[in-house]
Amino acid sequence: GNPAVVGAKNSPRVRDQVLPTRNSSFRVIVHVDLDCFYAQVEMISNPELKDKPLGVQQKYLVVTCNYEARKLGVKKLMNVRDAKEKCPQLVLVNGEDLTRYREMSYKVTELLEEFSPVVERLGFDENFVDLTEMVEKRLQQLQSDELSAVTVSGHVYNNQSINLHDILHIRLLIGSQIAAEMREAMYNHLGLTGCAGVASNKLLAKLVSGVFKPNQQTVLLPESCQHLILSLNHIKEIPGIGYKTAKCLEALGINSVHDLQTFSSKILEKELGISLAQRIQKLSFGEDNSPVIPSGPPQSFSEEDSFKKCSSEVEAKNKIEELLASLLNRVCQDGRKPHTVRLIIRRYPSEKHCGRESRQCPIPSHVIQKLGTGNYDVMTPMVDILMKLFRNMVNVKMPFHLTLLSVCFCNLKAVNTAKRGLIDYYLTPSLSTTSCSGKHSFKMKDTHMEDFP
DNA sequence: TGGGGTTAT
DNA sequence: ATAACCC
Repeated sequence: GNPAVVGAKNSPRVRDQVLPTRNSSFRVIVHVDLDCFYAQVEMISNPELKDKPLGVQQKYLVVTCNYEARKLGVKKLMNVRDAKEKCPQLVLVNGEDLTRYREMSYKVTELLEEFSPVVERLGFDENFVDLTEMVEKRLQQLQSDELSAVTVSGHVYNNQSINLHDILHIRLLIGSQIAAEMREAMYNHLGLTGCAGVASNKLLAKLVSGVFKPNQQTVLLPESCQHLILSLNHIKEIPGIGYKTAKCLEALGINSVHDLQTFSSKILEKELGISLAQRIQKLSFGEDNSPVIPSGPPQSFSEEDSFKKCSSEVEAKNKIEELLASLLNRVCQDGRKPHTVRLIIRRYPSEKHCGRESRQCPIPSHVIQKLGTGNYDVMTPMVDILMKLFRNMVNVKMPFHLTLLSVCFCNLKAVNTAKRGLIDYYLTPSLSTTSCSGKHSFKMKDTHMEDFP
């Protein structure tokens, strides 16, 4: 395909190439996936749990468990009853409060960002890193006679033979070395183990990271791409094809990855829309040009609680106050301010699998200003707003039965970017008195303290 | 199925 | 505001 790639492929003198990342579309991506993350965090918190079968419980579910427990038959998302039956010695810890998991999760992302700033989070326990530039720099440091001494770190998918005359192989091997350094750093600095997959795009990196499973890594060389994607037993195993799309494809008689590869593009586009159809059909060939997008700080903060039954307004208000109190702490830490608040509910016969309803509204500016100060009561006005949203969704004069409440702060804005001026800054106690520790502290773009004696 | 997250429509 | 996707 790409002439630049073909030209580079047989070139023995890597250092003579100019603009290596611009004239080639070949990327090196790593997917880093922590082993049973919540269980690992719990074992670090309490080392006595280390050699015992451990499960992390949320409500009546074991959401994850360590490998001791897995050996004894416990699976992720298993009912507590079933898990105890399978494994009576199972130790359970409650994992409904995500605070420590979230904090550790961001420590991992920040550690990876030290290698290369382009890090995309996927959930709390997975990260993608684009290593293309880093690999290119290391290649340029190598003398041409050192190329023949480059070695792989970890497994090579499908036991494929390495060709050291193939520059793409060399790049991926250097990627595997960086992946090993990342896993070493995660273990040495944070005490965490995990898997890594190195490949030429996000899809393949993610698929290959799971091939050797706990605490190992695998690199995929281009010649084994089809082997990997065709090794999947069902289209639903392709990240990007979820429950709904899989059902839709099954209705068309598409069950295997090969079925999807060979299915009529025209018909698929008519059924799923051109965008989704073209995207997933490319995925079925292992093609994925989506970039690694730096996640940066979160776009939203939310807290939720599920329960068997909530059927009165007072009950709902109490739950909302609990959720809100935790959220206000988190928002205070972040340093930015949310400009929108949302309330989410789930009603009892949750007809749909994901039957949630929500109402949102802007947060009044006088309330925004009080956020993060701790000096003023922000609970009262926020609860008032949330209860109005609640009554907008739920007719409290009629019987109701809710099984979930969630509060979300979103539309986060840095405090000083445009509208806030100098006078405003000096008149707002929160900004001069609140400690904004951490890397998310706002920057004074147009304002400098030196300007004001 | 929990308690989170994201983007597209 | 919802619906899809991810963990």
